[in-house]
Amino acid sequence: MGASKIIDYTEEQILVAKYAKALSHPARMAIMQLLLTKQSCICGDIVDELPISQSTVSQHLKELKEAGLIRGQIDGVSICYCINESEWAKLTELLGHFFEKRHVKTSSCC
Amino acid sequence: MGASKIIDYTEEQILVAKYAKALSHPARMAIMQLLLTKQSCICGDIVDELPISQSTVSQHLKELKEAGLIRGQIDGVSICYCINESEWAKLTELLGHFFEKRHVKTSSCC
DNA sequence: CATATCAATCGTAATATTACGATAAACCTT
DNA sequence: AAGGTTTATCGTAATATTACGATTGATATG
Repeated sequence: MGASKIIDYTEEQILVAKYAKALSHPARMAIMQLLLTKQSCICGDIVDELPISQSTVSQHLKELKEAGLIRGQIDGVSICYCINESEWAKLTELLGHFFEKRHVKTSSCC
Repeated sequence: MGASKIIDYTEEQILVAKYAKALSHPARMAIMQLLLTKQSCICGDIVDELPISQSTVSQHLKELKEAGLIRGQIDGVSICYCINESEWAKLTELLGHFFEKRHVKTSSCC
């Protein structure tokens, strides 16, 4: 009876996994880096800088948007994408919380 | 000619995406949290604490191992899993580098 | 209004992921 | 050697991901 069988995953595990999944493709990492470092976030510019087609970029943008990491805003004909600051803050906080647990040195067997 | 079309993704983007993919499932997040916080890392104990079958846990462990995040060591009949400290350090460093870019406030359009 | 541009969506194909039970392999115990 | 325990792998099915070209819809421009 010592072990506590997990009925289901925690909210934190599900949420971090969701964020990680959003970042789990080089194209989406590249998009995030563009948005994090450059001010230009017009969709067309992103397409120009990635080695994949426009439709595929659009699909990746959709995934990032559905994960809540970015937002899109209509600007005439173009769409301007940018980091969703509040969600990004949540992600960094969660990751920070996750990583700082490592400060407790625990591993012993290997 | 202003835009520089990316021939391929950077090493950093590929590597972070690989780590993110490894963490992109609640079961693998749960496993990592177990290894990060508990000392017991026997495979059987992990199986006992997750809501999925032994074979599925084994598959997830394999993915984490292939991503380099964990290591396994034979301990008699059992296998003892633990964090791969050097790889974990690399991951945290990469993520830190990635996140600290946000300190440069750039977004303007949305 | 006609046309061009930009981005999303559709349709589709190839591949990957996730899960399970069953089985196999490796190791201890008796 | 026989039997039990632990973990990996196989086989398989269901679903998801990734990519592309083609098309659509929306907005601007002539």
